[in-house]
Amino acid sequence: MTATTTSGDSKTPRTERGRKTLRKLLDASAIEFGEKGFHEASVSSITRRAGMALGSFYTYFDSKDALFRALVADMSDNVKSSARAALAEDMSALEIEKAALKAFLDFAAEHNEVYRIIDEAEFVDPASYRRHYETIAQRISSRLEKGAKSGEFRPDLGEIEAWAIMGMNVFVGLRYAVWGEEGRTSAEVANAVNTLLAQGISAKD
Amino acid sequence: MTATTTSGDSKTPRTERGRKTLRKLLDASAIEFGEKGFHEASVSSITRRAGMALGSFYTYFDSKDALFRALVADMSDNVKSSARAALAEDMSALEIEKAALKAFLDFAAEHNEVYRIIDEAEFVDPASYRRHYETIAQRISSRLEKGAKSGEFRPDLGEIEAWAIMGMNVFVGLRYAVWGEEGRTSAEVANAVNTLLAQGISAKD
DNA sequence: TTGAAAGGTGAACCAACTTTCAACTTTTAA
DNA sequence: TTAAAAGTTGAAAGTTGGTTCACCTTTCAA
Repeated sequence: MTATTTSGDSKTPRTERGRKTLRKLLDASAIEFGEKGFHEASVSSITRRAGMALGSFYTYFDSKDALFRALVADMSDNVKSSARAALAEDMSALEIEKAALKAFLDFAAEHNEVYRIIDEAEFVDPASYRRHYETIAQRISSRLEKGAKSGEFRPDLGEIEAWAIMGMNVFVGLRYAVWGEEGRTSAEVANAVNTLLAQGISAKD
Repeated sequence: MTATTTSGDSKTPRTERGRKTLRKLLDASAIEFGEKGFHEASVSSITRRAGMALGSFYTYFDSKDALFRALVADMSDNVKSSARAALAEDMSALEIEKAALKAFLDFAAEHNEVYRIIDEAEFVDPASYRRHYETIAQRISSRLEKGAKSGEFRPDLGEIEAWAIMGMNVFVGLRYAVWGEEGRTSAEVANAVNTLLAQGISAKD
């Protein structure tokens, strides 16, 4: 949505009119890439969606690749800040994990494109793909550390657990937020996952 | 590796010679698709790898897409049976989850291509992609149910938990088996995830 | 008011691939 | 032994879509 990054990839527009056009291009491409994937998407279809001529595209980006990279950076930022916005100071460590997941699920439901765009980065822009998940894992890691310090979490949690948690979140997001259709609110899903996180799956003894 | 499916997609060869060529084609394409991804991969490069003429390709497959679909089915089967093979009757429900994950990690480390091929199916062959994960989730679900019946697991586990577990497994696989480089054996990773599964992340009270 | 910079246009160029095809070789089975 | 079936070949047809370019329009500061 919002292009926060002052990316060197896009030839930054000098006027207001240019900034508007760039935004149109980013929004149109998010839809196009989300619907068709990188390779099936075409520059001409993107400019058509954005309501401008084909040639104008190259005023803003050096290539189709460059646009995609800019979009991945943008999306990646949005995912992260959507989770961040949902966290409050007075929450317990466990509540924070629940709120982060719920926010992520709501965001994913709202922006179906993110999944396909981030996923396709594995092929089009591997470095960004890796950076995206490594950043998120790091963020989870520090939350775990904080929870351990406060005595709420086990003290032996590390990178493995962070990746496991991220994996849970991503996959329930795929299943319930992106594919979704029927039943299961984001709150229900976040609750179930949070219980799994809190107690595991073993029966009470 | 092994083409178990008698797929209608590939024009099944009638002679031994034909079967050998088909195998060469599948193996070569697994490498090519794994290295380059579907769109960067080219039929001519695949046939070159397989040591045959370009035109021969169309004796075996109707299109590049058809080959990819056949390969996804093949890979999907292999992933599933690799986990299956590691399970024994006398294991506890929790041990089964650990063994399944370890087997998956070892398989992924051995066959780096699987991840990229399955992942790219999201774009090239969405139906297979979905089927792949839904099948695995179902399998995990029934293991959870069995564990609940035997009293080892909580009785309220369902689809959500199955998807969460699958997500953990896939993501630690990506991080440690596929990207891997340093440290962390598959056993260590499987142990950490299994503990998370057994007890959650909360500190003991 | 004006001219230079920024932005816009779309036909045409071009490189890369997939797919086809008609002729050729090998295998099979009777 | 032989002819039909199966498999092989690589040049060329056909398609698709990214990128370029020369020219036009709008904006803006002086």
